Amino acid sequence: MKFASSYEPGDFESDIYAAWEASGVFQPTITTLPVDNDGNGEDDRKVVTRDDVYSIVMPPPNANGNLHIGHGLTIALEDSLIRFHRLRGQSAWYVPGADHAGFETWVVYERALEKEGHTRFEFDRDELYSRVWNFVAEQRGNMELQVRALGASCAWGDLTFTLDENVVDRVYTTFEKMWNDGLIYRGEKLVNFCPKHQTAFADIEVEHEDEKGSLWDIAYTYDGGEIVVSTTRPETLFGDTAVAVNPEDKRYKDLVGKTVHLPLTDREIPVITDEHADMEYGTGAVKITPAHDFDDFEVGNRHNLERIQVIAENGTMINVPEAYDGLTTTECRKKVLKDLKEAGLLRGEKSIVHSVSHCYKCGTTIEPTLKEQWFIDVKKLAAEAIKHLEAGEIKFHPESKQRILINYLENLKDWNISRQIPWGIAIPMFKKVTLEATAAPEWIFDRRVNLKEIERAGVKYVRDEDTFDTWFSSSHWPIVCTNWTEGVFNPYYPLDVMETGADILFAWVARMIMMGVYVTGEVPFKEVYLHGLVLDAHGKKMSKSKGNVINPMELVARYGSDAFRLGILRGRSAGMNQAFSENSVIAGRNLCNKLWNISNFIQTVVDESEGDTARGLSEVTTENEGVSPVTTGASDPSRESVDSLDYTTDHMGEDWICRELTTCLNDVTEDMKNYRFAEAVETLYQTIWDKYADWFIESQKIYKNIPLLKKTLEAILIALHPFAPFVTEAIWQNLSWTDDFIITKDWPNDFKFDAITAEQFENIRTIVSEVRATLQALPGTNNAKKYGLLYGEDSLVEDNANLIRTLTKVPTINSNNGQPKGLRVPLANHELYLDVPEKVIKEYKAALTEKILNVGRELDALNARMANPSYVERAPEHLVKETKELIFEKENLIKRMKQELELI
RNA sequence: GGGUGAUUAGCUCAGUUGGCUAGAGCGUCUCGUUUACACCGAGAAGGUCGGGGGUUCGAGCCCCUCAUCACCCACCA
Repeated sequence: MKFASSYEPGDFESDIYAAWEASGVFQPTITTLPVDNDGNGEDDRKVVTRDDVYSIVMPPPNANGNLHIGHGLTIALEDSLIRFHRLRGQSAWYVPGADHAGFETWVVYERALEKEGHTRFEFDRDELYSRVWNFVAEQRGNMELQVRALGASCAWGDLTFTLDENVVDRVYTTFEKMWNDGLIYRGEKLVNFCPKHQTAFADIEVEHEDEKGSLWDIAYTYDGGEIVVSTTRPETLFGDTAVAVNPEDKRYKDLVGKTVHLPLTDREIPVITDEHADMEYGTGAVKITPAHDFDDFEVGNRHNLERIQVIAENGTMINVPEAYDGLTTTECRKKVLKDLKEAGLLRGEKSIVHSVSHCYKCGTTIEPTLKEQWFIDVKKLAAEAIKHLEAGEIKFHPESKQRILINYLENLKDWNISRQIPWGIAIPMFKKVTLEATAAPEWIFDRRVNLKEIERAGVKYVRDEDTFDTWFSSSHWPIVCTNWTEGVFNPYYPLDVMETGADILFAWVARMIMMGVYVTGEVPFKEVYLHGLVLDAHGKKMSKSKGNVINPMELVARYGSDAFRLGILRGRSAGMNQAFSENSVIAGRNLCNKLWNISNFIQTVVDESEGDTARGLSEVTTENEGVSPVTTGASDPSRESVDSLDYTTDHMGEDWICRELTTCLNDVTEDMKNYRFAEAVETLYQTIWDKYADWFIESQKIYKNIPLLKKTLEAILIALHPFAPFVTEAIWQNLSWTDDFIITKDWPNDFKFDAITAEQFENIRTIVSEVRATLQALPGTNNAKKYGLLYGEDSLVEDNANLIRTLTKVPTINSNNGQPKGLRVPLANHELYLDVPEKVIKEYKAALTEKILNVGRELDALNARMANPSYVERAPEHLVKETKELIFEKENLIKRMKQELELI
């Protein structure tokens, strides 16, 4: 087959993906359902061990959106893992997903609705639900196409949508279990409420930001005096039901138990003592508004205070004197301040910086609002999760996250799981409306959420209109994606690893662990790998408002999917936020191009050799049989292709590349086992470029060891495949001697080599590099063409004269017949001269002097080390020996160069 | 207020139990159309590893301290 002349990823990526998908290679080879091929009534899969399978699930991208660069990183990481383990022979299962993304999608949809001039209040929940369903269905294919473009080798047939029936079923089953276990309760609590989106949030969904604000001092009067309280929210004073002072505070001792007048009203409120009041802060007295402040709510509970709601869910004032009724909070604050001032009760105002909560989506200030909601009592769940975490059942990357997570779980507050948005999984709870049925429970669990009203035992109930927090359902993700079923053997659960963003450690990972343990009794995954944020080129967070968002699809279009994957993995480590570098993508593209050309070259060489009729082929075969070849331990007959190519190492450089590839393959394997993606890519990059192409391929321009070229090329293609799947597969398909798909091949075995010969090639490399450097340092241009090489008594050079000539590009290389002549190349252990005229040598003098000085400095440092008796005494023996050898070599080199200098 | 991470070449980053003569990519400079590749080849310049102290034969790595930046958590009215 003919190679295209250059690497054009756009020409083959989508075709390759389509071919993979059609052939079923993404599906795991071991099924999720019991199989009984031998008919003995036993599930055959039970002989499967953990080592035979490998499973991960995709954090479901928003079904309605486009992928952002974080998804690009996610897929690059996960797909390299799954492909690596597939190549290692495991039954690899990568389950793709799509997220209904309750609130996120709802915001997008509501905006679209508003554009059409409608509001959510014109429709009931069921209507809205089906409208959003259609909206999402229209868009969903988009996301999936992008996942494909990134090369994700996931099992599409198993795609899980977060609103799929089995997901909803599982969520209801868990909820029912929790309800029966008494872990679910209905509570009137302060919740984080966004007045714009009209829904409550979990604590985790609220963003805190430091803001400038004012702190006002207001006088609450009583007969014979006043007590001054400080507040940032004067408009909430109508909801005050007490003033609190610290129990230790002597200043207010006499006031405690009495009442003070609440300004602008006709109410009297008590003065109480509570630890919450900080004597150091302001006047030490604080107004208590249990219905609108989280702290005050707690204080109110301790003292049994009334909760007066004065701000409605739409952000306007209620239950306040007529003059303020219906005002927005902002308007009300202005009026209250004005009225207080007029009444002579405003005692002061100062600027402060305080932390304010915002809706993470629209930025609106969160209004703590009194609401009846469903809560999960998390104490037991968290405690169980902590137990498993402390037992070390989950390994974290980076490690530090384990402790952080445990700490979070130890302080976790009850979890509000109700959301007032129609787009989500309906909460399967019904409230009693037949009030006279006093014996019947207030709330009942029932799965018939398609009905607004149900009847049970003659009692009528109406559906709760709220939906679940998305994290409640997505905490089941490993369970639902692997089809975990109670009492049924499932080799894929727990997952091998959960790979996701470090930013959702609390929101998602923590909850998956709690839910996994609660539902299955086991942790849902064995390891957690958390990636950091992809920042822009300058290390700033990407955001639409800043306009610094990088679209992964644009990069794929420009450089290819492989280049994107290689680029985004480069220089990245677990948990770290890292700047995105387009240069790394370019480097990735360059590597793909390099590999393409290496392959093109080898194919050409193979064609030439095999085109030589049958004679050429049979010669190769005979040779292999005759010389008791160094083979690759091809003992496993199931291994095909790669190991069926036996090879011998006959020429200088061949043992060396075998040694280098062996090291490389081992390093990459180790790196992948330790989730060191960047290092794995780096190792491959260096091996392919600096070793394979620059030295092995170059030296093979003389020898052309066809079986070895084939075998080594296959190995580097397979080793790179997890990271650059498209180009490696495209090359594989183009090569004349390969078959099947590279994606299903086996990870290469170690290469056999002769260690001494391999090491000898290092000497050749040193010689060649030094000759090249000397040629460049000489005055004039094109020196490599001008001057020949002469060698003295040196068997290594003599034996490899042709190789050295080819690699240095010098025109000739000959023995000097015992007559030193020309410029001696600065090498400690080899006698080699550049046949340069005297005049040129003289001009080289300065460069040589500089070199002597440099080596001299190195030598001084080494000598200083040896001069320290403690070093010789206490450092490991091999280091001391190494230092001695280095000193010997440097001294030798300096001696040579000084002699040379004298001659000049 | 508590916590975490970062600070290494012009830029983006490696550097895994201390042995380093500190590396890579991109960029820069010099030379080179050598039949795989100019998305290339050869060579080179460029860093007192944020500051200060300590432990050690030896510190980019360990300890203390300071500074700067980023992020997370927390109820400061």
